[in-house]
Amino acid sequence: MGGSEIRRTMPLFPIGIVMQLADLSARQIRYYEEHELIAPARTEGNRRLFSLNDIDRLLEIKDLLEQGINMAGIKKILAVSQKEPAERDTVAKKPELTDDELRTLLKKEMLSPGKISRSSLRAGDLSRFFR
Amino acid sequence: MGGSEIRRTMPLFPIGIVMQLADLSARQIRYYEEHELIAPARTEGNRRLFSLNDIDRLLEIKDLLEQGINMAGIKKILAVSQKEPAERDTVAKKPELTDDELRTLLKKEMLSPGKISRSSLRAGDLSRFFR
DNA sequence: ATTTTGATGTAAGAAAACCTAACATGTTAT
DNA sequence: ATAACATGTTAGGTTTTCTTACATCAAAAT
Repeated sequence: MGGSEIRRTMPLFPIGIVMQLADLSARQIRYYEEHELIAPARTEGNRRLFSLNDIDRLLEIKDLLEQGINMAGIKKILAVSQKEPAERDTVAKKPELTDDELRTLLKKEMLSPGKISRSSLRAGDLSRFFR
Repeated sequence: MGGSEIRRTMPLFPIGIVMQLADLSARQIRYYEEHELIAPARTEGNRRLFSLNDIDRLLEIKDLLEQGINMAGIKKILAVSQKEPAERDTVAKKPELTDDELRTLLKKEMLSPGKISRSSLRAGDLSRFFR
């Protein structure tokens, strides 16, 4: 656990800025939250505050969506990519999609034109904006 | 001119976040702007938006203030630290403080207890928050 | 060929966050 | 004692964001 990681999770950006950075509408961002793909922090006054990680995540969501994957599928995929490498193999629990369903999804992705297995995460890493 | 510099100047943070990051009150931040020590961007609706550079600058201001330097002095000092190394020597124009005044200021700084010449810029570099 | 579903747009009303301007307060310097 | 400086506080107004609800449009299912 590399201490300095805390910073990428620091809630910093209001939705207006995130809209610009990720090129998404407020509606889209809130919809993804509604479907539990992201869970931005909130101010005392209930305004959303996004971290750098949140924004990276939104870019991944955007990417996966463009590949024709739906909320459920994206949720599943992000859930895996979220785990620490250690857990990643061990924890294969609580699938909200049956294996059958996931297989169908992935098959669909395979058949989609263009980019194949380049959904290898870090789709649009926000770190390009800094330093 | 290293191209990627653009990003540190990107207006991203509303004043509420900056208050936390720099540990300054809104009043203080606006006061420094009033005295032209910073010039944050504005949204279409006139809300201030600060860049990483702006926040670094605020931390420098805070540091200099704690050393007993006033607005005019800080403005002068930051003006110098702002220049690119190339210009820095060439451009010694339009001092809004006389040389006498500046000398007095710097003498005062020298005599202040504690930290001496550690005002060597990059006082509280914000980059520590990222990566 | 309809009907459903999934993702997004849009509108309305309320509340939070921010804005400027003005006056108040506590130091430090003259 | 007065003046200058940095900051606090209050007031009234505007922008941004919030939730909720309904509308739209394409793709999938029937």
